[in-house]
Amino acid sequence: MKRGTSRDIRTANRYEVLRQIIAASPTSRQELAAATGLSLATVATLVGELLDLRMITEVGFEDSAGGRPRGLVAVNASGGALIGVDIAETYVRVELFDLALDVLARADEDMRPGESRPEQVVGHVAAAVGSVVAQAGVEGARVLGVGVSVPGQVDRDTGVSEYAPNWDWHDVPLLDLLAEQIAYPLYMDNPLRACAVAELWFGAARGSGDAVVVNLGTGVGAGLVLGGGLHRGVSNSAGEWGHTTLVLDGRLCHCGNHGCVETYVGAPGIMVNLRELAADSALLHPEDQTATIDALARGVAAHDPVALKVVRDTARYLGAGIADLVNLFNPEVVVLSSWVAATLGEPLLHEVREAVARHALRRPLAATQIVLSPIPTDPVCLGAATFALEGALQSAPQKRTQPAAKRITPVRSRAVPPS
Amino acid sequence: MKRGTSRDIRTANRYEVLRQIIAASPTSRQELAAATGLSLATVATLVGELLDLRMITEVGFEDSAGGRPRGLVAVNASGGALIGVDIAETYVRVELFDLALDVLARADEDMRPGESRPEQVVGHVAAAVGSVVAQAGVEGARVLGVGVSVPGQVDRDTGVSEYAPNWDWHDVPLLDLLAEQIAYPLYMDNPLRACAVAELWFGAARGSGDAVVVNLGTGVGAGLVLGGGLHRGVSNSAGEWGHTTLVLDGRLCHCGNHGCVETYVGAPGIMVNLRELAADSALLHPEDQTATIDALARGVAAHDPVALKVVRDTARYLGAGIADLVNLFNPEVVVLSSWVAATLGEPLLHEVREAVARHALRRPLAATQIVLSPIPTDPVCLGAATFALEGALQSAPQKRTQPAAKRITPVRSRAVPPS
DNA sequence: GGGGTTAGGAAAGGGGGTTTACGAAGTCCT
DNA sequence: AGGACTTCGTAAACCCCCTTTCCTAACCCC
Repeated sequence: MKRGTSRDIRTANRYEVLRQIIAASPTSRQELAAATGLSLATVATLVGELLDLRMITEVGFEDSAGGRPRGLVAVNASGGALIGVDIAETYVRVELFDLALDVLARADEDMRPGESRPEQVVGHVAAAVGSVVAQAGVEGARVLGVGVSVPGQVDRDTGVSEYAPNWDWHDVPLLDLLAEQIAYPLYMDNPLRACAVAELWFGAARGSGDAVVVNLGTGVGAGLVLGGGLHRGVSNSAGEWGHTTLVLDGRLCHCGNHGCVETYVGAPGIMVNLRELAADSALLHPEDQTATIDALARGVAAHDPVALKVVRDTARYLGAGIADLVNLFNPEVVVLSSWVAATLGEPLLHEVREAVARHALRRPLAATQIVLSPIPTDPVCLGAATFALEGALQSAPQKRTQPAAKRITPVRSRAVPPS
Repeated sequence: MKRGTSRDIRTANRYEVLRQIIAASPTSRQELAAATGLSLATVATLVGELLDLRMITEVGFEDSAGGRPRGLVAVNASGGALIGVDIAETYVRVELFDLALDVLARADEDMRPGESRPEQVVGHVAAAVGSVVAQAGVEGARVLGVGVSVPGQVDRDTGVSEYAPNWDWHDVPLLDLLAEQIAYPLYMDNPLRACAVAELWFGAARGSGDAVVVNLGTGVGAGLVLGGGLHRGVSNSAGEWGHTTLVLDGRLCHCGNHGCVETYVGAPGIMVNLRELAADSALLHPEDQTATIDALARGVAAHDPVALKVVRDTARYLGAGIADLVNLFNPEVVVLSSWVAATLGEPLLHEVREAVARHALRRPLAATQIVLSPIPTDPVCLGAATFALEGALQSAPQKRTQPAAKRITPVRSRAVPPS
């Protein structure tokens, strides 16, 4: 068990201030102090550090009721670049962000089913990273880091992919392999935590002490934000919510168990929901998850009764599962993230809220908001880039004051008395 | 969202050192430093503070290979008393502990079904507290505090019982009512968190960063220890695991939902398990949970096939639920606590371990131990008393060094030159 | 252009932990 | 018995973090 040090406080505060600046650019030191609860002096110091790092700049002044005008600071978008890599089963997506976390360049590489060797994946990643750097035309020196999201179980400290189910990787030293081809600082974790960090910094979990980020994609998971930081668990595998038993002896899951949440609310599970309801539905594209979910979304918009029923059924499962999370964690906010949630959107959210309300206990429910992720882009890439941002902030120098060559009174000043 | 301050570090370290001393009394400063990872100097300071508080004493010396002997410190059992109050549906139990957390006195008060008014409960508590103080013969001045566990939803800061389902209390200012009759410092929370804190300080969760304390009693809950401290959630109701859906559309629960964990592995749920298997079993005492669970335990010891089957069935449900917790939290240890777990003991544990192994994911499972609570006494009383102990440590003065009347060179020493 | 007002930096102060130095209190060897 | 060696534990100095306080800068208004 590791103890916290005063340094952690500083890091947390730095995160907090930068988060706030990114969220409300431009802003004044006064606003930052009010928003973070820190003293003005501390905010000024932290802002000074960030200015030194070129991550923010002073952008002007703001009138203050009769006194000296407030200096305004804003993110220095061109002060650096961050790269987020989303390695998925069938593709590699790489995005390059400026410091305002806007996407400057994107590269996608498809991977054919056979391409499962680590070197092949590394090759795709390196190619895509090279591509986005070239596209964006940033000098390489301004790339502050590359965050890599890889599915499965990850040791973020050593950069080893301990287990990746889709390719049956075991203990692949992925980060070392990448380091041979990519010269920037590298950070690594899995997509679950990437999404959670993205919400924590830029999304609906910002400022929440406790939040749960529910990931609805092909797989399903929950990123846990507890006490303002990501909960990782003892072996960095916390958040495996997809294989929670929702229906005892229910549908068979690829994990070997029955009735996992994932088999009901993951994209393939939703397809099963649809097939069970109407096996011959035109909505169903048997081999294409994305097309099916898109079709469902359009169906709901068109008040197609089958689509509505499928969404309602899915929400019923999802709501039961989320209600359990609400009872267990008592979070401030539950965020629905990833592409299934984004595609089905409001209709799903509405049904989920109702389902959760039916299942959850009253008190925790009253304290919890359930929302869709407000992040418009790929949250995994954004989250991965955020790992790099956190890394850059952590490894940054702490001080800006140089000791000014501390003046030492020379000893010889005490002159030797003439003898 | 509240920020951590450097003061919290001090408090955490004080807890840690005292925990260690209680666990391994007597012990040396060296051992403490090694066990806590703190520097010798810091340990010495903290030990000094605890000595000043009379919570520990120096008890002798220990040879050190050839050098100055190590001073040994131990808990000063008689240095104070802590009182733990367990308010339950049908009884109030109060225990008085010395600082080694041994029980010096106990008082039980039964409450008849009709007695549900707050004043009646307060009366019982006050009477029992008076009784244990008298029994133990400690001077009142040495009572450092009284911790009170009350079921349901609790606001620990204001001391209000926001909602207690068994008596249908709503926003009862219980601590204020108690304060009118009890002069000691009062602390309050619910039994779930009491058990978790007891495990954290004295039980199987000691030293774990992340642990889950599963409470198996009439009700069922999970105390979450995350990052070395209790996770409370945004409205202090985290850990409501009993009403997690285990079987969609399963047994009706008093909470209004179907298939809650509690209806399968709480004492009444276990009785249902038994009844469904063998409605006329001699093991079943329809109106007496304790007797039934006891009978089951004896049945298992005697290899009664019905009893074995019931335990196995119960463990199957419990294992599925615990596997979900393991996946979700990735804890170091899962502790089975409360009277049902204590009564069914090893046989239950064994079956639970197997059931969890069947359901949980391999990696998190490998990192997690599942154990029975090693606490021999009522964990709720012990945990409640621990709230008082934490309170006493937190409110204790920080310093021991008095400034020694800082010598100020008088200004007039610069004598006025004679003119 | 002075007086009032507000912003922001610099210095001091308090809390926390660690490193370093040194006296204390033993053992071991001559 | 006395000196050398070893180890413990405290005190002082130091670094880090945040806050409070003081002071100057920069604007408004009259």
